[in-house]
Amino acid sequence: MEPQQHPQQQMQQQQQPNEDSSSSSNSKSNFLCRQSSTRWTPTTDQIRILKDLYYNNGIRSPSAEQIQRISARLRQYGKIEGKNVFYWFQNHKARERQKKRFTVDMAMQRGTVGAGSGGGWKPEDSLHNKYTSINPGVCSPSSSSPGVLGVGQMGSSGYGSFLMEKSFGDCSISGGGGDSVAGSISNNLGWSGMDPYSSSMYALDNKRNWMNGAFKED
Amino acid sequence: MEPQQHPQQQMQQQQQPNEDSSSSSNSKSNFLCRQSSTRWTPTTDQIRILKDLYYNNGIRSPSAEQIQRISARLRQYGKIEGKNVFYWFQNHKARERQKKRFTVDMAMQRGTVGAGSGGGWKPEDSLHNKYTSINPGVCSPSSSSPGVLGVGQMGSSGYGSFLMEKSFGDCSISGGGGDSVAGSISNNLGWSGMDPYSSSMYALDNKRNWMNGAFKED
DNA sequence: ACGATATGAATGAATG
DNA sequence: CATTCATTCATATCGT
Repeated sequence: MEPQQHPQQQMQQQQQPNEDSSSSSNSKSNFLCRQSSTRWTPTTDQIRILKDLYYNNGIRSPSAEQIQRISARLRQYGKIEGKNVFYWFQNHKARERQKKRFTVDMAMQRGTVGAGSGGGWKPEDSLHNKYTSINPGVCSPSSSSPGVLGVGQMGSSGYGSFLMEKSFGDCSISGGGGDSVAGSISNNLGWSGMDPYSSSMYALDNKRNWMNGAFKED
Repeated sequence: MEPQQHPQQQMQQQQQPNEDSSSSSNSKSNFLCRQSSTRWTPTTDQIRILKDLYYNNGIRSPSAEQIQRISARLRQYGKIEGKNVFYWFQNHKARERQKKRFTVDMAMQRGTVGAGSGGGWKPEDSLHNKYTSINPGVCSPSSSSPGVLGVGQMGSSGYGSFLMEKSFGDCSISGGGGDSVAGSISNNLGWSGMDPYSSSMYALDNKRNWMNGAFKED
């Protein structure tokens, strides 16, 4: 998710590069081994790629085929199923919107509250940050790399959003001064010839079983 | 180690002039930004209001609009953002339910699991209680709050002491979106005999089966 | 100071 | 697509 505006990097150990189900870590005080977290824990690489697809490729609601490809590619970095990819995009998109929904306005309010305390969530998108000072506490220090980059072309709803949200700890794309180019992972899923507006072709919706046997872990 | 028991809420949340920029009691504010608490620390007034809304108004999952209003109102008592309100309700509700469930779990758990080391139960079993009777029971309308509430009209306010989930004010869920396939594709699609599960019966209604029968959770 | 608990924040999964 | 539930992480706070 993105709901966070604090200039702080909480290095969550959310990445677990073990494509195996033998996840050892987990909680700290677990006497009983909680095998299988049941829940997919994306690895850093997977997240990176997903974000890349989301932002750089504008993919928001991948179709079944895309999901298949994506999950296939992501599987190299860890265990993953189609539904994970599906949910990821759904959630990412939803939260982005939701956040926006809560926030709404609150810009140009300096004066009422006095300190002009940003009363919103993360006005990253904002219409036009006319007054950047609306958010005095938003300094993002840290780190690294913006990793932002322009969005290519989206075919979906024609969003124009580019809120990059955090990219602190989990090293988003981009190397920021080192080697590695941000474009490494970019589109590579195989749709080498068709990235365009293919996204809008989904027709599923009510039926989610479109990937019944198609996916599943082998 | 998971959160548990302690059916009591500590009201000793001392006020914290967030908007202040000088004396930040936070020793870890290594960032130049003032007020880098990383985490929202609700003031007593805010808590009071939130609880009032939660218990007296039966608000459990405020909609986006409500969240906006609430946060706007709470902002008077200290810095707060929409997401804070959102999370607060989510957490409050979740913990309440969680606690209750644990109690029940414990009650029926007379099997001496042995995990009670140090009074630590393990939510390992976790029954899959689909729906729990949302029985607040703990309603403590000690709302002596002065100008509390009045965040707006939540619409229905027939609460009393009953459960009342989802009390939306005016959520207008409109379908029709940008993408949406032009339609037509639906139904049959021509790939005849392709999905055995689809359809037909409603009676048994198959859940989304990503795992293809791997799971079973009616 | 440390350990336990309380609680804010984040996110995968699921349902409507 | 929106909303919600469950889990888990991270940290503030309190108790001893």
